[in-house]
Amino acid sequence: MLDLAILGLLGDGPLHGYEIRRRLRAQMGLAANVSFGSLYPALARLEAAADVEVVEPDDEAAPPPATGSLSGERAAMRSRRLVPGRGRRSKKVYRITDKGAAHFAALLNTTSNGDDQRSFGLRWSFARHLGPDARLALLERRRAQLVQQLGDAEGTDGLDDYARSVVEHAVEGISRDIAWLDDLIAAERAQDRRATPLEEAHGTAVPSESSPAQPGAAR
Amino acid sequence: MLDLAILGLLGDGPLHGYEIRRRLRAQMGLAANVSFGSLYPALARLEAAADVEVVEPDDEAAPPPATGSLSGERAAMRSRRLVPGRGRRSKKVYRITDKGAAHFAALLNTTSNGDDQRSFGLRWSFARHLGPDARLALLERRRAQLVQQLGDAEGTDGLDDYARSVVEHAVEGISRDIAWLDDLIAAERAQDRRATPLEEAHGTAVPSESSPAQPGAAR
DNA sequence: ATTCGCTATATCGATACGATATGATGTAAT
DNA sequence: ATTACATCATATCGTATCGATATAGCGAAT
Repeated sequence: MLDLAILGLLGDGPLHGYEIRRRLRAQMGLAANVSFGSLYPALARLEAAADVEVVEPDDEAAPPPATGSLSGERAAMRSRRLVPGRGRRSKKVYRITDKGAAHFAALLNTTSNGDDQRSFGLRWSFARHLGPDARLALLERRRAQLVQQLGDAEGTDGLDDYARSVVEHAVEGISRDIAWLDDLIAAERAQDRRATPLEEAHGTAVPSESSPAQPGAAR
Repeated sequence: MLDLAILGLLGDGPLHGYEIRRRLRAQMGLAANVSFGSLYPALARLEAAADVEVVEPDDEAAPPPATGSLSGERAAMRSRRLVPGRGRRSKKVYRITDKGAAHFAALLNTTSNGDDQRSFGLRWSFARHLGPDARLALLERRRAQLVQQLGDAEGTDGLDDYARSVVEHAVEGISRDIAWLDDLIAAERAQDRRATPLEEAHGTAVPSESSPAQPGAAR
């Protein structure tokens, strides 16, 4: 789950850990209140798996040196970083690798997720990386989940006023989420129809991104 | 967090694990989607800490036998439970102890919590165990958290339509939660005033919800 | 000067999750 | 009647995440 978030953000350019967290808090606001205690281990994990790599200050814009034995010097630099009295810079900037990008695509497309609210919010905010069909499937899946949650929250019998207020508020929230999803679904359908005018659709009809038009409905 | 939920539910009478989970799912609906992988270890934890105890089928309504050497037989029964071919009953019913009740009160009253949505929902659904002042404090604390979250979710600049829709939906949700809290706060204040008629307060000082002052800040 | 607050990385122990195994029990189909 | 299946129920394993805490560089205020 965190891996997905990190790889997704890194897809728009190299970042360091602190900044990744800042964006997660600001962008997914509620959805992701990730702590350092999970973020840094996750970055280490991803680095070990070669999904991301640390970018050296000189590289910055240059693509990976294509290869070759990375000299001992380089390795030392990577681990040493920030010798107390010298050396400057304490940031550790990460860049996504090709392997990481593939991993991201895989994670994003997996149906059957550990899927609360957060997971959906995360996936949807990366929806531009999905095809129209996958987007719709994601929305429908989430909708089904919410509908089921509504079903599970049976009667509020036997609850005192306090507990009942919690349940009722929750139910309202879920209903609201469903309405929101319905808007998104309608918007997606409308867009698909526009992009694929039935019989016409000659040839190169929409690879993927292009103009998301309006998921607007949201409001 | 789970301890709080378990002890709170057990406060209304003995339950077994599966039933605890069922109630958490139904009652706190969204708030608590606890898994068995956390529930059973939590129960074991609480039992080890003597916050809960396993109730034997004959006890049911009887208070703990007051003491004395619990014979080896009893201990054996407790651990053996459900010998394949004999013995009946596979449920393990837990009852809260005095120590557990004290622990619950302590947990419920701790300010400075691991406090997402869930934690607040849980606490509020047990609000009847709190004094009026503690209830108000809980509401105000939660409100402040949400206001701050709104602040953190800065501009939606640089985000594509999908990501933006997530942020906007989240912001609306938070605003809605704040308004809800304002209603609860107003209701609590009204109730306090009614219970403590101050100097004058000639009778019906208009309780009711509505008119939550101004949630202002939002948006 | 030094204290304060912010950026930044890192680790530790406790907790929670998701998958999975196992068995009992009730209930419907063959 | 036996089989098959869904549901109730407890339990454990590995991994992910959390919250607290430590460390340190750095710029601004006191």
